[in-house]
Amino acid sequence: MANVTRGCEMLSPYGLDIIESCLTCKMRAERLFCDLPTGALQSFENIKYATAYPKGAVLFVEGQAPRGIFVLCKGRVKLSICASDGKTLILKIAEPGEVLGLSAAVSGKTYELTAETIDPCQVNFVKRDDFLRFLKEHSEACFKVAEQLSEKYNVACHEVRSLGLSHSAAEKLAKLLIEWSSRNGESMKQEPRLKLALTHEEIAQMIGTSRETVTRLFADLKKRQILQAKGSTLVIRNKAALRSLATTG
Amino acid sequence: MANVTRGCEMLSPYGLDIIESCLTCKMRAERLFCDLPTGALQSFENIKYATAYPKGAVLFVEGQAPRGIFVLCKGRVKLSICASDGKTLILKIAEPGEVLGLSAAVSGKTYELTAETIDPCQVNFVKRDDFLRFLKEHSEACFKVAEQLSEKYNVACHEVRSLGLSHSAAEKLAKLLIEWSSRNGESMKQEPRLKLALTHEEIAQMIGTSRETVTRLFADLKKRQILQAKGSTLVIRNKAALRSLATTG
DNA sequence: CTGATTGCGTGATATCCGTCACACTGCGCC
DNA sequence: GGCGCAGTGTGACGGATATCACGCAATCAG
Repeated sequence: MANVTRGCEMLSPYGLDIIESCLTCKMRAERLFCDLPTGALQSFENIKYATAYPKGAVLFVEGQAPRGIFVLCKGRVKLSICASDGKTLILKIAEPGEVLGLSAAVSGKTYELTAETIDPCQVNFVKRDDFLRFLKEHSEACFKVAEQLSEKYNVACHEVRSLGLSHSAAEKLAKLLIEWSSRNGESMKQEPRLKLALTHEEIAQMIGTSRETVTRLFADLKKRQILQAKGSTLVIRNKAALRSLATTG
Repeated sequence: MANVTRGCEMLSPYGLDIIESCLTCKMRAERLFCDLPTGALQSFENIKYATAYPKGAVLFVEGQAPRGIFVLCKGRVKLSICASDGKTLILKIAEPGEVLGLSAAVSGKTYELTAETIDPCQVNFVKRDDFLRFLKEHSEACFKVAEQLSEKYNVACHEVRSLGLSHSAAEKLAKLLIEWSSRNGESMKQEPRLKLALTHEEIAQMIGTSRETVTRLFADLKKRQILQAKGSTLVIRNKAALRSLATTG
C-alpha cells in the first residue's frame, strides 16, 4: 500500500518526483468537486487522504469489495477487465481529474475493473463510509456524482458499440485513432498528430484483438499513406480514408 | 406519440388492455423512488405523466437530445444501439421497474441507446426540466439516481466483458443462457428451465453474431445433450458443461 | 562489449464465422 | 384450402484473424 497522509503533506516513500502541494493538486484534479460551496469543499478536504503510488501499482482489483474512491491528481491509470485465461481488455486510460471506483463505492458492489498506475501517480483517496456520509450531507456533491456516473456510463456504451458493432479489427483501430486525435483538439487540423503512448500489445488489448494484428494493421495503414510515423508520434495523413475505415469496416 | 395524461388516469388510445390504476402501477414500478419521504413522493406524482405505448413503439432514439426519463411500469422494452449499416446490438431487455433515459437526462448528452417497446407498455414519463428540479429539491432521490446509474454502469461493464473477452460465439451464448437462468432463481435447480422469449435473430443481436450461427449453436448444444427444447422453454440438462463453455470458450 | 529483456515485423497455417442460398415449418388470414 | 410471412434448419465457401514461430532492433545492466 502506498504511503498515506492526512491533510496536505505528501510523503513519497519511493523517492519519486511526484511530491506536489495539495493546492496545486486541487486545482487540477478536483474539478468535479471544485465548484461546490466552501463548506462542502472543506469537508471533502477533511476526509481525503493524499497518497502516492509508483508506476505499476494496483489501486484496486476487479472483484474486490469497494474500499473507497480514488481521485486521480497526477499520472495515468490503466482501467481493465480480465478473463480467467489471463486475456485482458483495457477499457480506458484514466487521466488526472478522473474519479476511480466511484460506481462501486456508490452501489456497494465489488469493483468492476482493475486500476493500475502506468505512471507515478498522485491520488486523493476517500474511504467509502466517509464518502457516503459526505454525499448525504452535501446534496450538491451528490448530483455531481450522478453526472460523473452518467459520463462513465456513456464511455462504457461507446466501448460496447465499438466492440459489438465493428466488422473488423481495422475498423476498431481506426475508431480508436480518431478518438485519440479528437482528444487533443488535433482533429481540426489538416494532418492531426498524436503521441503513441501505448505499446502495440496495449492497443491490441484496447480493441480486443492480438498484438500481431495491430502491428499488421499499422503496417498496412502506413503502406496506404493513411498514417505516417515520426518517431513516437503518428501523423494522420488521410483523415477521410481513416474515417471511412472507421465506419465501413 | 403515445397518449399522455397528467395525474392518475390512464387513457389507452390503442384499445389495449394495459390500463391499470396508478396505485397498482406505483407499487411495481417505482420501487426506486418508493422509499422516499412522502413529500418527495408527492412531488414526483405531480410531475409525472402516465403514458401508454403499443408494442413496437419507440420511446427514444440514440442520438436524440434528452427529453426526460421513462419509468417502465409494465411491459418490456428493448434497449439497443445501431451501426450506420443497420447492424443492431441489443444491450438488454428492460423489465418493469427500470428507469430509462436516466443517464442522458442527468448529463444532458444525447441518448446513448434506442428504446423500443416489445410489449404493450405502461410508462411514467417525467420531463427533463421537471426531473432536474425534482432532484435539486430532494437530495434523497438524487442518491437513488446515483445508485441506479451505478447499476447501469455495472451492466454495461458486463456487456463489455462478454463482448470483448470471449473467444467464440459459443462462449457468449453460454454466458447469456447462464445469466438468463440465474435471473429466475432457476439456477439452483438441477435442470434449470427458461422461456425463450426472443427469436434467434434477437439472440444473435444480443451476443453480436449472426442468426445462422445462433441456430447452429443451439443445434450443437442439443446434439451434445446440454440443452433440450420443450416447446418454447429450454431445459439446461448439463449445467457444468454449459458453464465450462462459458469460461473456456 | 555482452547478454538479457522488451517491443516490433512477418510468414505459415488452421479455424471460426459471416454471408449467400434455399428448403422447410408453423401460423394467421382471406 | 391456399397464400403469405416470420422464423428456423442446413450446406457451401471465403475471408479475417488467432496462434505459433522466428528474426531483428533498441535499450539497459553489469
